[in-house]
Amino acid sequence: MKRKVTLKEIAKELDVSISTVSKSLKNSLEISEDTRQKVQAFAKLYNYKPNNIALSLKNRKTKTICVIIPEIIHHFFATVISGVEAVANENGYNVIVCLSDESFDKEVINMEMLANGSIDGFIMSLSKETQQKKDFHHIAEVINQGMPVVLFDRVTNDILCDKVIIDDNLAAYNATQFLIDKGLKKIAIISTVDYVSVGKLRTDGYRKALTNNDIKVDENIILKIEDTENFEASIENLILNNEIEALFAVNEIFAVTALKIAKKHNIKVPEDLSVIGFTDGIISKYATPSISTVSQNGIKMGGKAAKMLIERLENEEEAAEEQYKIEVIETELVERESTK
Amino acid sequence: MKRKVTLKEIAKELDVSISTVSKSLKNSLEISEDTRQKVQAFAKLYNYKPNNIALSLKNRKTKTICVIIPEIIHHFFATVISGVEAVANENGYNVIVCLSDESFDKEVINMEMLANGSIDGFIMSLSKETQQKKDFHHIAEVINQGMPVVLFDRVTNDILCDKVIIDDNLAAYNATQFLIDKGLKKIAIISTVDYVSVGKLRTDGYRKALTNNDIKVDENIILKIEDTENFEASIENLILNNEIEALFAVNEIFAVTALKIAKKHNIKVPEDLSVIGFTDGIISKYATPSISTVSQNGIKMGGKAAKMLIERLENEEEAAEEQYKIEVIETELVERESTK
DNA sequence: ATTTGCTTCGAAAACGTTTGCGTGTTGAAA
DNA sequence: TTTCAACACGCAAACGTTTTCGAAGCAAAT
Repeated sequence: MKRKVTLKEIAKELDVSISTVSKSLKNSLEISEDTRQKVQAFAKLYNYKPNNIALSLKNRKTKTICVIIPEIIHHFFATVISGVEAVANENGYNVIVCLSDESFDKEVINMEMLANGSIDGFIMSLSKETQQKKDFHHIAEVINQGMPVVLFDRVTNDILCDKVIIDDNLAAYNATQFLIDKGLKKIAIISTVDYVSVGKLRTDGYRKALTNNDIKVDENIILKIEDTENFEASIENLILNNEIEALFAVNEIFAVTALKIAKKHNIKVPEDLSVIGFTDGIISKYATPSISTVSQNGIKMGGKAAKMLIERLENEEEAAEEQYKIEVIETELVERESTK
Repeated sequence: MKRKVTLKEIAKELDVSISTVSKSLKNSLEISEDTRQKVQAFAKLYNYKPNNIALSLKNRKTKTICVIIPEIIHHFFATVISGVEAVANENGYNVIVCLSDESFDKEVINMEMLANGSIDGFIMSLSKETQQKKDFHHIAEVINQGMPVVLFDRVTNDILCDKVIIDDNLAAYNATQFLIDKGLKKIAIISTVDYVSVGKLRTDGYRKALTNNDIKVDENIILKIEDTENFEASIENLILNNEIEALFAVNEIFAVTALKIAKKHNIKVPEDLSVIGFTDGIISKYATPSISTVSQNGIKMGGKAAKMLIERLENEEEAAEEQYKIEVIETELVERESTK
């Protein structure tokens, strides 16, 4: 077991000073050809690699960014990480992943833990609890200390920083309009409680589409799901008691569950019921029938967020052109088998 | 924007030495009650938090572990990360995530990049390419430098280190036996090419179960899939031309694809064809019919891996009790609708 | 008055780098 | 022989901590 070799050890071994070694390895002209070669050969032999921590301390930057997401097992968030990672790596950055588990406290702890020099900046999507409490002091504080933050997907207007989102309202509007264009009128929505920002926005878009087409919004077929564990009965109830023609679900799980319930009651999709989901994940793709959905490009979203963060990090010196940007990633309607 | 305050600044402000400040904050008895209080109050006021990087440099440990996985968008790997993260956090560790994208080179680069002081240890699952090349020098090197590594799921015998796996062979054996017990004889398997370690192990288990039950192994209904993008035709061919009664797929995607093809040709599952999958992911759960599967508890696996790594890190001083352990996580057969 | 011992604090080294600047040596020009 | 550049290298500070050791100050004991 050969331990990592340091500049000091090389210096001692070669009987020169530490600075000579350092400069030699950097090909400084200050050092004679001779010494340079000798040092470089030795360094190569012992597989010298500079210690990253020491460099971080010296440079006051870690080349590491932290992504905080509510849950990694959600396909969408996994794709975002994937996108962040790709762009980060291209630029020589590492990615630390933290999971808030939808908990405000874990979000705060994670941020405080890492904000003390461990990382250069944050990319995050707010936890449900944080959105509910509307308490963003931990984020404000970090920003105030000069550390850049990029919010994505679940964002808030209460914090000024770069953001990357999709136009949830418009996407939902388009999805609903798509159903209307098929001649469907009685269109239900399965959404989440309002404090989840995207749930509210999507519901708003749905409402607007109906209104613009002179279809009366029926509050009875607007389902807002609170408990993400136990919602089958609500959906079953919605489908069975309202003679709906179409269904817009704000996520995959809701959509596929609706499919399952339809099948159980011999309601044919898409003949008797059209279903459209949100988030183009693995479920939508592999369900039978496969689910038409609003595709939210997580990879692109993560990539964009990483790009914005890194740009801000690298341009820090050039004084804050304190203009925060909001990037909107376009969505796409993927037509599959669950709609006619 | 108030920058982070350091010991030095506090010392200067209070006109004491840096060491006095440090000791005061650590409640050292060396320092008088008076000074301690004064320093602590000041530190609190300015929200002093020690710089992690400086601590890492001093302590020669970063309290960070790196997880290298082939793909994060695979549900199983996402659950592993989740498990690692939970245990790591409990023990005050952070988690850096690296994706190899199934590429040998990316695996090497990631490891070399982080092995230079950035992290304390690795948890990893081998990329396909690495398994194919059988080149593990990068891992051996890291271990040789005294950095602990824990391999999980896709492991190799060529590297001596802690490992956490499931008994792929046994799990496949049991799944096959389960089908046999239902009176099914013509059982096909959809597997991967042999260099993917788990694919081979699962196929072996399948073979053994058949043999032990005096069922002749029919090589025609052993499908080994190479191209993970384009395999539908192969599966379709397998199902249509062999009058099979049951199907064992070594992953979710293969299983759900089989389901889809069956449906397309009006083959009823489970009446005409029983299907059993591997990995209890989101697809198996939400497919129609839902898929019986061998559940591979990723959370537990990740948690266990993290525990082993951290134990090795914290017991480093107590001399290497160089016994590497192999932990086997039990699998479970989850019965759902795709089997009678 | 001197010694002892305790309390309270500061200097400095250490972790591993990078880099500006000072300095000693050499050879050539004056 | 003296002077001066150019060259080659080392010193030391800096990044922000922790910790060992030494020392100053002072009161009590001899």
